[in-house]
Amino acid sequence: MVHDSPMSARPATARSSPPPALEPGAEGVGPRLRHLREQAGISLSELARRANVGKATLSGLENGTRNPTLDTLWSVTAALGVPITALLAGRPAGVMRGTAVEATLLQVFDDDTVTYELYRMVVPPGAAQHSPAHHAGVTEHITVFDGVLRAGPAGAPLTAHPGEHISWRSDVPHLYEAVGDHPVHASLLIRYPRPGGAA
Amino acid sequence: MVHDSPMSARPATARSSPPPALEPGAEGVGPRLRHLREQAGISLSELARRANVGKATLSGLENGTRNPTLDTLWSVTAALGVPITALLAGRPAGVMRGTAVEATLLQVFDDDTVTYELYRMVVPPGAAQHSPAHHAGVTEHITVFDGVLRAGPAGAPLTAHPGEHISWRSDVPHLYEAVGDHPVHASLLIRYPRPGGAA
DNA sequence: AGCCACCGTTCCGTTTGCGGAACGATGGTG
DNA sequence: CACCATCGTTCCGCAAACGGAACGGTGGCT
Repeated sequence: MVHDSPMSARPATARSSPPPALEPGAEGVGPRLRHLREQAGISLSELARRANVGKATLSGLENGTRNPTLDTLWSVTAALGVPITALLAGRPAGVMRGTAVEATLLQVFDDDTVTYELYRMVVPPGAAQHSPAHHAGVTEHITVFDGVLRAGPAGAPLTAHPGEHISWRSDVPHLYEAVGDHPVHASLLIRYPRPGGAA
Repeated sequence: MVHDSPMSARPATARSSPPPALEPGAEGVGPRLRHLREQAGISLSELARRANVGKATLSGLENGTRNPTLDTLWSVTAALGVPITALLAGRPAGVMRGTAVEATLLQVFDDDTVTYELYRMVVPPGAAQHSPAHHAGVTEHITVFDGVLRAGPAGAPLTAHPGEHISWRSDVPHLYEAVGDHPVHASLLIRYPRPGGAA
């Protein structure tokens, strides 16, 4: 399931970006701003006046036709009395969904020899999710927050209760499944050794 | 979390902010970026390559001589694998700094019986950090990404190499320390059982 | 020593976000 | 109805953020 990280944390060689136009997380900024402004009950013109920015700027910003500067964002959010993060905290990009697993990418760690991807994972009760083998050397590490999880190699799954930690080599087919009728919340760490790396 | 109703109070007289030149929160962006980059252990040139931005842009950004575009911020933070708020949060409630540990809050999981906090942690070489006991029942779980970490109860610390996982009950004084001369990168999960909870 | 690779900064032409002004649309008022 | 204020969008010249190239400085290698 988790092969390509959706974030643009591509290592090095990602040369000319073809058509990204607008970054993934940026697309929600306009609607969020409009929502915040309407919630505050003021017009676009009024907000432009208070924030000392042009109406054109604000209009373009709400409609997503501009790529605002940090200064502009500060001015606008300050005039609205909200933290600047209210505009940007859409949702940590990188949500992945399978038949029985939803994983949100929290963090990528990348160095010469290995890449780690850290996810928050939710497994609803009822269904089991099977995942094909990853490349050789890839390992998965799970810490269960809540619920009871059975996961690991398809032939010999492991079981983890809240607070417990399990890990396995994921170069064989493996599965994830909630035990009982509670959804399972857990952190999932996938470790990808770099093919040529010494690790 | 992101909900704080922004100003239920009537906007009323929140008159124009005079001429703030540079907004208060903006001045820290450059240093924060530089710090994050150095923490990731990559050069300015390398980050510019990965993020597909010009070195001039990045240099000016770190030195505070530019007023970056939202697009630029997205590119840079994505290449670093950190949320964009890491650059903007004056005090995002999430960064802790001790004598030898810096931890960034990535995720909070909260239910009736237990709270989890998930951090990304960096321990520079050289110094050791001691931490007082937490409440009874609190446990800490660490997965090391890079470097060698010695951590755990002050009397019986554990050692973890890249890819390894350690955990301990933190209701006694404990410590964190990098072994060798490489900084340690790790994820830190702290589990707080709810006092009254059945967990 | 020379050479080379890479570092971070500075210069420069191009691109684009910026505020101000003008625009048509809408609603309230006499 | 005319009049007028305000709405959000569009047009436009200017300032500045952008990426690429050149720069001097530093460390590793032969």
